[in-house]
Amino acid sequence: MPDLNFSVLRFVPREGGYARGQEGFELILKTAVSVLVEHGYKDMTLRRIAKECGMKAGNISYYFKSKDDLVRALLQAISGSYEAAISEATAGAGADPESKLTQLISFILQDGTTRQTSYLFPELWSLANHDPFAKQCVDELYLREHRRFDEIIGELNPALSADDRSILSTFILSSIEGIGVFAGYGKYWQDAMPQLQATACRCFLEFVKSAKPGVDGTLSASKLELKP
Amino acid sequence: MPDLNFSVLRFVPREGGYARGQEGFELILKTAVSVLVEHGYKDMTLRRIAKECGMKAGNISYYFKSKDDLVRALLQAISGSYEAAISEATAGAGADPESKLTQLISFILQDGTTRQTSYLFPELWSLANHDPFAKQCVDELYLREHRRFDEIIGELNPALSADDRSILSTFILSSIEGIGVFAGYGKYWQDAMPQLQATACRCFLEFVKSAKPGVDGTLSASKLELKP
DNA sequence: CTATATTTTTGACATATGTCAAGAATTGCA
DNA sequence: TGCAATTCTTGACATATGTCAAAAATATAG
Repeated sequence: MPDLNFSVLRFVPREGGYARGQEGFELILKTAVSVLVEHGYKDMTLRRIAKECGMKAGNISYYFKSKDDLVRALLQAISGSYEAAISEATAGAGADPESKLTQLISFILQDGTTRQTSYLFPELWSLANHDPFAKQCVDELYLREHRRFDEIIGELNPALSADDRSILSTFILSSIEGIGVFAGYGKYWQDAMPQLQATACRCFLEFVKSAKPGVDGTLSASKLELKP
Repeated sequence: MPDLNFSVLRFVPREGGYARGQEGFELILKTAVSVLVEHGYKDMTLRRIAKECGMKAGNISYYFKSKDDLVRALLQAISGSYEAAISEATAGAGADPESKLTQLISFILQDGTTRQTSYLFPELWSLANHDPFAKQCVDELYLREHRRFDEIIGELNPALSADDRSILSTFILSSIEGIGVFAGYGKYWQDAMPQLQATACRCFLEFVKSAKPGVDGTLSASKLELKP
């Protein structure tokens, strides 16, 4: 009984087969995400997924030749779904770059308040630390978000160099994602999310607008005295 | 062969027993952290820990009556070690609240560049999502850091209300932790950490100093138009 | 409807895991 | 040194896991 609240998973198309085959294929992946979210990767066993699918474990081996294969398809589907979500989130934004930035920040933070995202990403980060393919999927996912920030920051402050823009994008994106860890679904500071959202929008918008070209070099030079 | 680079784990004292018993006890916990970091919780099995300890699996059952027990002791030891680290990091700071803030931020970010911390925390976050005891340990760990930020921000901007201070502390702390996810050990933006560190110090220091009392209420009121 | 292609179950396999009891080995005190 | 308390190994157990082959069930084209 998977109940995913982010946009439907994006599946790599299945070659040949009956309609029922495609259903089973997608059901397995959707259920696998659900199990991953609800119980963590440690307890994401083939038998558990199969039981929640209403099928037997052996049938999963028919669709995926190994568990590793299933996990790969899973990661690709997740990455693809967030790609679609980010596109949608930034598509309807007006010409105003300020509202584009606040809209993107707000979208990511709102998404972080869902159980789905809040529980899923620590699993992805953990997987990425021990599996190169998972790392690649996560990196690509964040690179796409990074690119969106980069574009918007370029509009907001055209005087900045590409390097400065990139640092700012990384800074803002990672900060925003960190907020989800502390104020996401079920987290200790969950109730503060609305204020955090507003604070983040104000703080980062101001910072981007007031950033001066050469900031990057300046900061690099001053890094030595800042280290403990 | 555990090689932990944060301050030595803090163990709950062992009642009675020989010196060798204390050694074995600590060795198991240190090795368990090492396995957790290197292979993830999924592969942190008693036999693996035992092998790396140079002992047999059965012996772990002598020290810990169940794996759950071992994990609890582990989480407490980790939480305690970071408590000590944070105390040390902020102890030697001069009277200047500005350098206190940059020093604290820099310490946390520097710590995030270690394999230890960078690989450990996603495991802790994942555990916390599925185990109340783990959640409690992680919450306490971050509450202590939050308290340090709160104190420093109070010195930097005494006009702020307790609520405003708390929101700012949560905002900065979570942002900083997020940077570790993106630019920590082995991460995609690892090379940008020095610039991110400088950027974070500048951005947050300015933001705290320029924050006006009542910020909290203002932000709360404006949150509606910011939501997507 | 029939025949073929596809999906699913069944049942087993090798291996891995947490746990435990009994006995051997070690430690440290008298 | 002797002896009791402690530590450690051995070997087993029940259960769980990923995988697979063969048979059964289902779907679809002709």
